[in-house]
Amino acid sequence: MILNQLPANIKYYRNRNNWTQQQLANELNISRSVIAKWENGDVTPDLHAVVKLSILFNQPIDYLIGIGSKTAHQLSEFQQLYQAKAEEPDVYNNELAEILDYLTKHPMLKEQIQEMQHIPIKKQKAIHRMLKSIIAESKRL
Amino acid sequence: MILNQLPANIKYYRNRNNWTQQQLANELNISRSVIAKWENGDVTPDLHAVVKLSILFNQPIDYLIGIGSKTAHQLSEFQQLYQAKAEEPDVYNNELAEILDYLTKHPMLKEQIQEMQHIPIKKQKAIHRMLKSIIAESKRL
DNA sequence: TACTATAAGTTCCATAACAGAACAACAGAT
DNA sequence: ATCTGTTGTTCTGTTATGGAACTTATAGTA
Repeated sequence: MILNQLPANIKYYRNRNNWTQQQLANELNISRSVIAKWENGDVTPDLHAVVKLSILFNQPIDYLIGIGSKTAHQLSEFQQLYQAKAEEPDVYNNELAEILDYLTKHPMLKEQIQEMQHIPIKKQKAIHRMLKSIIAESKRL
Repeated sequence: MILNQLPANIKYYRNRNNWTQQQLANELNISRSVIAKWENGDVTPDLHAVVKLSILFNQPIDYLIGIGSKTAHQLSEFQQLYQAKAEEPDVYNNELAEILDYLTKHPMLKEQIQEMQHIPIKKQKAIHRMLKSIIAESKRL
């Protein structure tokens, strides 16, 4: 649902601080296994935990759970480092900013897309189609 | 503990909109009695509920639960913006710029990645793995 | 005062998250 | 290959939340 990004974000910010699950668990005074479950989307952390995470990571809660105006701040970042696209309409940049954020938090996917760029275009397109089918099927289940 | 202001805030914003507990409950698709408990501090709303409240009341979650002043919020945004720029090596930014360029030139793939962000994390990861296998196999052929 | 309707508080049960521990899977280093 | 540190998973018992129904409080009316 709406909290799809939270698991990846927790993991992302934890690694960003070079913390193990155990270290983060100690900071929060909770069990490590719970953190593993958060990061895998098995359970949703309660509000107390989210507030503590927000403080530990120094991130507004809205960013942490991936709903807020995150795109706004990253838009600025994006514009500054990728000037070429700065003139495009806002919707366009917001979309890309979101994707940029998503890829940053899912390095493996990012790597695959990089890989993808170095294979024959025919195969690239075949993979695009496969991905589309997989996602469509996945959403249907 | 830290969430002392939340009960009063919920009540405040509800009255601000001239809603009864029942009306708010309808908006959230939950039971009215739960709202009574929230407002009396008997129970802490879970994250899903808080997100919905934040949207309904049009208030950032950090404000709604009564932590983080405006200045703190803005400061964090500022820090995040410049910190990211300052610390990330150039290669990193170039990688992302390349990827964004690639996605710009392959709109369908871009759409799929957007789709991907709105399905459960478990499925997301499964798709990432599938993609990796597909690409690995594709390069081998 | 009593009556009524609406709103809000409370109780009980089912469900979901947590703590803790134990075990498996995995990656890196030696 | 082995060892170690990290993470993922499963299990049981405990705690907290959500939903339904019941009770109380308040406002308006006669």
